Amino acid sequence: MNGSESFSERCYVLLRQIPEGRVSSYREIAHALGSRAYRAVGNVMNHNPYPTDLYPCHRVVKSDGTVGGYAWGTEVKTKRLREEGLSIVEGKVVNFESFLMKASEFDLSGLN
DNA sequence: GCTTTGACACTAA
DNA sequence: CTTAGTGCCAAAG
Repeated sequence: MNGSESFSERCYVLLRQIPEGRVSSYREIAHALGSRAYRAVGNVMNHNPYPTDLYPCHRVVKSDGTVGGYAWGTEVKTKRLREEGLSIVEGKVVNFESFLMKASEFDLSGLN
């Protein structure tokens, strides 16, 4: 059945597509799903039951490039992003726009 | 099925 | 720059 996945399942499909060293935002993910449920995306990330290596919720930041929240603390999120090569100054991703994975870049075919 | 809860977004001041 | 207010919507209770 097409489009039968829950909103959260769709989020996870897109989440997996964010490559190491890049980020996306709650806004872009919601937009890719044709929704304005930015906050709901955050809720999904917060309850993410999967390993962070397979479902890298630390790569999802706010639409203005600031790091945003994280279930294990903002510092941990910042640290992990730095380990992937990103620069973060004053809680904000440096050169954010060039690393941002936009809504149009996601592959929706996996949703079926 | 209504109410509350957010790891958010946007605008105005 | 910061704060306050409004809007947003899926999930859980």
